[in-house]
Amino acid sequence: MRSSDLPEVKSIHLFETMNDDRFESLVNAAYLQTFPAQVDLIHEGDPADFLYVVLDGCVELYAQSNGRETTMAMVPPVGTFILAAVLKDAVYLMSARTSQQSRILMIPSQDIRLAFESDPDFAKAIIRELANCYRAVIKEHKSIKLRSTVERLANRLIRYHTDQGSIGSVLLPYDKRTLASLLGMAPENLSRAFNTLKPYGVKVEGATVHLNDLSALETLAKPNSLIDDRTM
Amino acid sequence: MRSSDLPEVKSIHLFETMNDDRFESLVNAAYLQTFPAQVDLIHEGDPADFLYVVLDGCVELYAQSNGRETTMAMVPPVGTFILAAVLKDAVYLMSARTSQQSRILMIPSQDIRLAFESDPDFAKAIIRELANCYRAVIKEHKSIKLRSTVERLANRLIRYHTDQGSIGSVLLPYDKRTLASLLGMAPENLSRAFNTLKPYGVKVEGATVHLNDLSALETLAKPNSLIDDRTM
DNA sequence: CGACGATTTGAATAGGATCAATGGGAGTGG
DNA sequence: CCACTCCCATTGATCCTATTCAAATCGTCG
Repeated sequence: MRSSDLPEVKSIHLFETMNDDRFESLVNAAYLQTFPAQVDLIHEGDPADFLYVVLDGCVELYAQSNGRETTMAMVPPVGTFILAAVLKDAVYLMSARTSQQSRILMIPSQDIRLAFESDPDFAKAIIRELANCYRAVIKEHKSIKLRSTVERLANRLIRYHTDQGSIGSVLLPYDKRTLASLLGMAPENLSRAFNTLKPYGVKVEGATVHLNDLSALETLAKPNSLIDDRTM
Repeated sequence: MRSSDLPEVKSIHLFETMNDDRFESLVNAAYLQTFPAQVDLIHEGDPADFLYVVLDGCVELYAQSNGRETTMAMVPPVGTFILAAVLKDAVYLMSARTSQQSRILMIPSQDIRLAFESDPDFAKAIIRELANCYRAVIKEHKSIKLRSTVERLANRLIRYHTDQGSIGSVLLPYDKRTLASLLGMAPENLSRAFNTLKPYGVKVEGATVHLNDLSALETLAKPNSLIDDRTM
């Protein structure tokens, strides 16, 4: 990879506590590539050869079984994915594809395992990252087991609204079929869920969604920090 | 705690690589208690004061939102729970109650954090444990998003069957309402799901379930190692 | 303009949930 | 030991949510 990319990668939570020499050697063995949209990066069941870091663009994690497919998560910059499989030297449990043109750092998993064996600071950073990933999945799982589709959508809109600065409207970060799959529903039902939210001030205009009565929406959604907060 | 319990605790994956002195001091600060069934140990939203280890009995992890409740996982001996919250020094995302009389080790979370800061081997063990927990939740999440209720039950029966030595029948490890909640369905629907499986050789006799046509059941269930295998 | 994919809408269906009532054991107290 | 009670599990009936299949509409890009 180009040395001009080093500072950016180094700033990732996972690497910022690492000593510089070790970081250099880790990154020297890595590949930095730009992929077009809709490229399959990995497939579930394959052995975990690389840890992936999204530097630009966005990656969709998805899973398949018995002819069905569902979106498990979206990984924005700067995020890692498939860390657990790499650490365990196991097969991937999820597949990944770029959802837009994306710049991706690929670090051989052997190097990751060597680094965390010999660098306690890196091990701590990994623990932090893993704990965050774990809690994020727990929240998703709670959401799908405890909420209806309309409630899931309402809370997701409220989350995006906060993320985007609470300006009264929201720009959907992915296309609607992806959002539907992420929320665990069919695309048709996402449309209908939006319609159900109309009386609560939700107005859809393409990828922009206006939230004209946030308090009504919150009354319906009953947001719960133990499900919806990203930072805890 | 009694010193006679030390070897048992030491044998837990999380602690076996720890040096003896450090282990002693960690355990000296810990509490070992026996609780009756149906005792609430922790509640979601509370700060993570202890890491819990189940030595005997069984603990149910559950979550609530908006008046609904769901079972997130069952923790058999010897398993830990709420590790991620302890490491992050955050609030619990799940509640826990004993489902039977249980012997529980409670280790102050501050001591856990100190230990993993200063003991690289312990940090590695934590990484292993966390990665396992993460992958377990991912599998649960895949199961609920990709399978119908009947398929989830069928695969769960096959898993228990394997766990219990493939003897042609299965002893349900928890009562049916708990199993239903764990599988993400109402108790009534669990009964109906069992009925649906009758033509596939599934015969319910109280807590014992006979699997008289395993190949038919597997044809229906389409088990998937990336969802159902516990050890990878 | 035309074509393709994404989204929305419509209609019918199915899968699960809910409500209500009944059956069945396990434990308690007489 | 038996009756009683209570809780769990099952069954029935109905409702509701979400899926499925089909078709129409919208938007974008060539």
